[in-house]
Amino acid sequence: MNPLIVKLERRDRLSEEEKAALDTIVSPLKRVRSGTDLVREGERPRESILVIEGFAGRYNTLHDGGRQISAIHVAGDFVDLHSFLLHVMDHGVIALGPCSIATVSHDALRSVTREFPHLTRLLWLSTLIDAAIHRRWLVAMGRQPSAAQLAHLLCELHVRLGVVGLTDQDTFELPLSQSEIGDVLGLSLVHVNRIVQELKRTGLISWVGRKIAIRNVGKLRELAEFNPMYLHLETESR
Amino acid sequence: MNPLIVKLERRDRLSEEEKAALDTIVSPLKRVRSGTDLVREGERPRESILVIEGFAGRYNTLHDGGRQISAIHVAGDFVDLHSFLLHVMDHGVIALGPCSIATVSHDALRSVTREFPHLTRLLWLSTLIDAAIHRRWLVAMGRQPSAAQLAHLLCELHVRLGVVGLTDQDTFELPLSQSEIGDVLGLSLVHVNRIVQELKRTGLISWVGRKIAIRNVGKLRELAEFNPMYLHLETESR
DNA sequence: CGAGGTCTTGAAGACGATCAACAAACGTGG
DNA sequence: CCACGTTTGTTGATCGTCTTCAAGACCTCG
Repeated sequence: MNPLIVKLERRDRLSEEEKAALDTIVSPLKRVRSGTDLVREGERPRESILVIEGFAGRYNTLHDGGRQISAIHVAGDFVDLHSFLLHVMDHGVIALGPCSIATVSHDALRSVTREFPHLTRLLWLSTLIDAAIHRRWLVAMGRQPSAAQLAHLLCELHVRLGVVGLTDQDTFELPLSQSEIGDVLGLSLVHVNRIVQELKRTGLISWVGRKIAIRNVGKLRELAEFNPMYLHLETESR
Repeated sequence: MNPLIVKLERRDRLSEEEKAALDTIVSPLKRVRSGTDLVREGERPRESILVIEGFAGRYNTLHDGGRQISAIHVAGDFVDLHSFLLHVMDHGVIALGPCSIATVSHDALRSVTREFPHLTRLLWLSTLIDAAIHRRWLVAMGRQPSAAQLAHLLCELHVRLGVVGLTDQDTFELPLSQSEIGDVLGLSLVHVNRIVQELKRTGLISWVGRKIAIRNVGKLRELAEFNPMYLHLETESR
C-alpha cells in the first residue's frame, strides 16, 4: 500500500484516476542502507524521492563541521519534492537508518501539473505541510526549553507515524541516535542524553533501543505545548 | 509596478497572459497601520494577502507569553498563500510597521490552478522559497552563534529587498525594533542589543533608526556563512 | 572477539537570559 | 511648541542552561 496515497487521502479524497496516476509515475522500490546520501547539496535532481519505509533527514553543514537537520521524513513523505521547482538542492538528504525509496521524475510531475489540477494542489499541499513543520520547529528552537523541544519532536513523530500506520498504541520505532537527535534540536548530544533521562525519570516516556513509548500523552503534550493543528490532518476538499 | 510580478520574473519568464491574470485577481490596495493583525491563528481565510509595501511577520505565541516570529515578509511576498490549501491558519500574521496590502481570493487561486499550470508552478515555487528560508533559519538558530545569526538575517533581507528594488547600494530600511528582532532570532532583546553593538563596533554594519547600511558585505557574509543559493534567484524555466 | 559507534557521567566554562534601572526618542494632545 | 507618557534603546549584575572536554561503560555487528 503506497503510503503517499494514505497520507494524501488523510487530507482530501483522491479519485481513482488520481491514484492510478500516482501509481504509474512512481518508480519501483529501491533499498538503501543507513547513512546513504540520497541527494547532495548543490545537485540538480531530475527526479524527486519518496520514502516508502524508514526515515530520512534533510541537513546542512557549517564550516566548523556542525550539522543541522531541518526535516525528518517518514513513509509517505517526499524528501525533495521541492527540487522539482527549486532545481538546485540547498541541502543534502541522508537516510537515517535503512530505507526503501521510490522516485518520481520531474517530467512526470510537470505532466501532473498540466493534467491533474486537483492532484497538483495536493502535492503542493504536502510541501506546505513540510513548511508548517519547519515553522513549528522554529518556534520550539527559539522559544521553548530543550526538554519541551524534545517532547514536541516526539509528539509530532507520534502523530505523523500514526497517520501512516507506524504506531502501535503509544509506541513507535525511531532509529535516530542521540547525536542525530541533537542535530535535529540544535543541541549537544550530552544535553540530549540528559533531557532523555529527565523525560524517562518523570515517567513521560520510555525509550529502549530504538523503541519509544509515550507513557503519558497528556503530560508530554502539555510540556511540549503540542497542538497537532499545524499538521493539518483534517480531511477536506482542497 | 506589482512587486509580486517582479519577484516571480526574477525566477522565471511570465507570459503576458499570466501577468494579466495576476493583475486581475489582485484586489485594490489597502493601507494598514503598524501592529495590525492581518490574519489570526485559527482563522480560515477565504483570501490570501500580498504585501505591496512594508513588512509583515508570521508568529506564534507560547503559554508564557513568549513569541516566535517564523517569517518576515516584504513587498511581493504572499504572507499566507498557504492558507489557500491548508485552510486553517496555524499562526498569526502581523504588520511590522505600516503596510500596503492586497488580497487574492482562494476561488481565484483555484481557477489559476485549473487554467494556468505554469503560473500555478510559480505560485507553488514562492511557497517553496518560503520553506527554504525557514530551513536556513533553523540552521542559523540551531548551529550558529547569535552574532552570525543576526548577520545572516541582515544578509538575507539585503538580498530579498534588493530583488524588489528596496535597497540603495548596501543600505536598506528595516522597521523592526530590537525586541522584534529578538522574536525573530529567538533571543532576548538585551542580547540583541549587545550583538547589534558588536556588529557596529567591528565595522560590519551601521544601524541608525531604521536605516541599516552593510559596511563590509564580504566580512558580514563570511561571519554569517551566507550563501544566497537557498533563495533560488536564478531565472530558469520552471 | 575486537572495533567502532553509542550511551552515560562528571566537571568546568561560555553564552545568553533575566532582573533592574535609566536614557533617549517618539508621538500625541494640550 | 512644549509637556507628557509610551516605546525603544542602553548598561550593569547575576543567574541558569547548555556546551565542551574528558573518560569510561555498554553494545552491536562484522
